[in-house]
Amino acid sequence: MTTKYQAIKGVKDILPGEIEKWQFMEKTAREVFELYGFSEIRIPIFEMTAVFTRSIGETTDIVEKEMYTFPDRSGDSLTLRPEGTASVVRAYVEHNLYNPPSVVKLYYMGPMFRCERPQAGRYRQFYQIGVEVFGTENPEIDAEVIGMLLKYFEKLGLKELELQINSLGCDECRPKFREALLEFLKNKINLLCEDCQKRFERNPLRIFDCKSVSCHDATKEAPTIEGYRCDNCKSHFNSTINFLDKLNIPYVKNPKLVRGLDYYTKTAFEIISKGLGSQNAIAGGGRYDKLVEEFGGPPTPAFGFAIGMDRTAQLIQPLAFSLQPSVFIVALGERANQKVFELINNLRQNEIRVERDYEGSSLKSQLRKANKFGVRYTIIIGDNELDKDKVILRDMSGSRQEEIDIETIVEIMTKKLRER
RNA sequence: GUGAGCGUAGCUCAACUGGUUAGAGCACUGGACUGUGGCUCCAGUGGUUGAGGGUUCAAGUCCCUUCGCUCACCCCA
Repeated sequence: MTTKYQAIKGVKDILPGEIEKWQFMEKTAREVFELYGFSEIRIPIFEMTAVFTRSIGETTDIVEKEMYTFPDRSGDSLTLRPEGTASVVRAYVEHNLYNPPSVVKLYYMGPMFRCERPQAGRYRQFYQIGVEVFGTENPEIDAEVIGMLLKYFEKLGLKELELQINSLGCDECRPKFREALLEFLKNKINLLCEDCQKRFERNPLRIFDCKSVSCHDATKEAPTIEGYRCDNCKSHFNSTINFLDKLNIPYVKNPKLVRGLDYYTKTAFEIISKGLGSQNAIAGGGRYDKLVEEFGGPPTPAFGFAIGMDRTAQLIQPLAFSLQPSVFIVALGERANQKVFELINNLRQNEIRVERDYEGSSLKSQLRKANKFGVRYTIIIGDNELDKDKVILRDMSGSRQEEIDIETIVEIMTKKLRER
């Protein structure tokens, strides 16, 4: 008995009919991002494990339980990238892209890997388009890049999106907030769910995210980051907001928005879509002003986001993307077949998309096939035509057909297709 | 890692509380129409009911095991 193979859990094939959406997403991204001065960077699919553990954070879920990590033959620990930012920062520092000093704008696209239980809008191999800007703390960049992202979604025809934005503070003010939060929750700890009791120790900010009713109630009166931002963070956030207003971008301030990667500072945001499953964030990002330094580069503020392509694809209306052939050629019999083989080649030399039947089916069957391909013209060649050095050219929309000299058919097809 | 739901033809789904040979639509092939598509009508191909075991006179249906898919929790894009 032969084994029937299937794709491993959480990965999928993107088939013709669906792939056109993906090509559309990629093409549009290049157009929009390049308009804003971004260049593509291709980063490897895997890295030394430490690249991710250091940047994403040792105690995050991604690092603790979701990475595909394995030793290579020399014993080094490698990891399939769970996100793109860490690699881009590594490349930025490795190639001294900060020299000469100026703002560097990069984008990337490709697969990411996280070993999670698959769910609607979540896969083990999933695809992201990401953007990173290095070298400025200016809040104009925060607003400009968010604006670019929304323009991109607009070009894809997405509607009913919501921008949620927050400022997480910096290493000046976030520790103070954390203190205050711990202080507040200290005597409510037994009201929290089991998971949140763990979070209390490790990542108390995440308790805000919890959906359990008791945790929600317990944090109702809790302090939020808003009251603890330092002057610098406060003014950065206000400026960002003001620039968003200038771009007429609507947003919802969400002081409870927390992101799952440790490197974020100041601005954090997500784009939420209605009508997805419970995994409703189609893009997320923010500022990470310390990460380049942690990778051994000079102090370099940075801002970026990542788009979830799988989720975005779900929202794109199915359009008639697919490329149809213009001409179908019917050959009847072996003699005709010989002739048709050459003719098809000639047509393709002239940039005409041609399809044919490879099975030697009946005329009726081949015409049915032509109809299914949706071609405008069908060329029919059988013994009768060969004897006269003619072909039949059939216009499929009106059922009209005429005999044409076989020598002139390529020229006539070229002309007819150009007219339309 | 936890919980719930679902696995029947290539696809979408039927089959009442267990009951004869597991059906229909779409798709595919052929015919009505000797070499002329779409519409219509007729016929045909296609199944180890995910797999394995058990209960029963009898299992697609009930029980157990296992694999897979889906959704949700967790978390994230």
